[in-house]
Amino acid sequence: MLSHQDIWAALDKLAERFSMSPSAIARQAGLDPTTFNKSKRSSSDGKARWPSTESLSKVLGALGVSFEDFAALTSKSQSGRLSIPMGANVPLIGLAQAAETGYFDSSGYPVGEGWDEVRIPGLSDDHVFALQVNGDAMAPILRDGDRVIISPNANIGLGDRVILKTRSSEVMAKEFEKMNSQSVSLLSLKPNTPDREIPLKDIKWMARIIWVSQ
Amino acid sequence: MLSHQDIWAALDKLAERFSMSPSAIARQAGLDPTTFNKSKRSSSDGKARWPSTESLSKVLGALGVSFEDFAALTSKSQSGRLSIPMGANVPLIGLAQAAETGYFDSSGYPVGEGWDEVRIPGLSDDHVFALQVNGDAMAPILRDGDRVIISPNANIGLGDRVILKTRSSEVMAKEFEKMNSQSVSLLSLKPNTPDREIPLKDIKWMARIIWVSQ
DNA sequence: GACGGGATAGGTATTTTTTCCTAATAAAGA
DNA sequence: TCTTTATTAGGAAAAAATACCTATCCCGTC
Repeated sequence: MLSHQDIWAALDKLAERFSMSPSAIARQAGLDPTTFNKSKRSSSDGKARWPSTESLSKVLGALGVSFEDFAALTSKSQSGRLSIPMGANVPLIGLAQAAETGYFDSSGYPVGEGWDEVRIPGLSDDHVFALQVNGDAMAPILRDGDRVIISPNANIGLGDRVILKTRSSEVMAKEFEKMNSQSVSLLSLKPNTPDREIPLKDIKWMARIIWVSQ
Repeated sequence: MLSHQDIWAALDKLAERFSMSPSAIARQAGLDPTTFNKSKRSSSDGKARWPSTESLSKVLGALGVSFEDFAALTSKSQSGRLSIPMGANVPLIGLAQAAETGYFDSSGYPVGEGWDEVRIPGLSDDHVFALQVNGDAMAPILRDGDRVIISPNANIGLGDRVILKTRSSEVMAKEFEKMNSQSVSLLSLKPNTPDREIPLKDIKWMARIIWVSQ
């Protein structure tokens, strides 16, 4: 989450880029030269001060810098993981309905009534991660280069496709069949490959695949 | 120069993108639901109100939208098109690497260096829509209940899976092989099903499948 | 060395934004 | 149809940011 420190740091970077001081950019923007004083970035009781959007706009206007460029200056390095959004709404309809008239315009875009809105599920899990498939061992379901989105906290039920890692450091994609207190039964994603029953003690972790890229 | 109207408009676009009202995003951000009321965007004497950077930060944090994405929403050059990537940053690693030690903690969550960050591709297309699969005619690739995300504006190349609708109102999922000025060659997703060559004039629209739920 | 201007810390007054509250209307659910 | 919840307009109070002011220090110029 964007912090006031990010914004102050970006203002300082901006000033540095123009070889100016914080008081100089404030002055150039028509603000009081003390506006961005380091001493005024928090109150005496430690409460953070956030520069107003109006002040920022004046500075950016005076320096000829776009809001987008300024936002880029607030960017931290990508070393940490970013929080996961809930995702935008996407229109949804059944495949059978898609064959009927009235659901697509001439460009193939959705039109008309009858479309539900669906949220892309599962991305509310902060621990979602992606794996990229190497090779075609699991084609046609998972092909070389496909990206697989995994939600460690999603419930797993019959028929769900899962990724698991064993204690012997094998990572595999399977279809979950059932589990008891001792072991888990997994169907292969590849035709003509034997199903497996793996003892729970041999499994380091198992998580559900929620999306596969195409 | 960035105006308060630009910022308010961007907030409204954001709310619309999430199918939420201004009061709903304020509430979700932990702000008072009346904070972004249209009636409060200027004072009774017409003086503009600028939302504070602190309020913006709270909204963006709650919705998982970056400051950069938000700044892009304020950009006038994008007027009319919401082509902003609203996707999530997700940690990504290769499946083969996933077998090595050091990439997952004991709960199966990603840890350590070596993880890339990837944006879920394709959701920047405004016209993205989803279809829900009925039946198992295309299993194991597309199973009953699977949701397929389609990006009408994505480029289509060899091996891409596509959805197309014909003039005779058939909707089908296929694998794109090639296309010439007359027709398109499509491989079946189902083993032992004949491939098809369809004249372009018989195709109403064809679009690429970018994600399949599991 | 003296002087002027800029940069910064810090205090107070003023202005601005958010919060809290009320009321009316619209939308959703039973 | 009725009830509940959400959304929005609008007013007053509280909180927060800027403007104004003072003082000190530093740097550059004469």
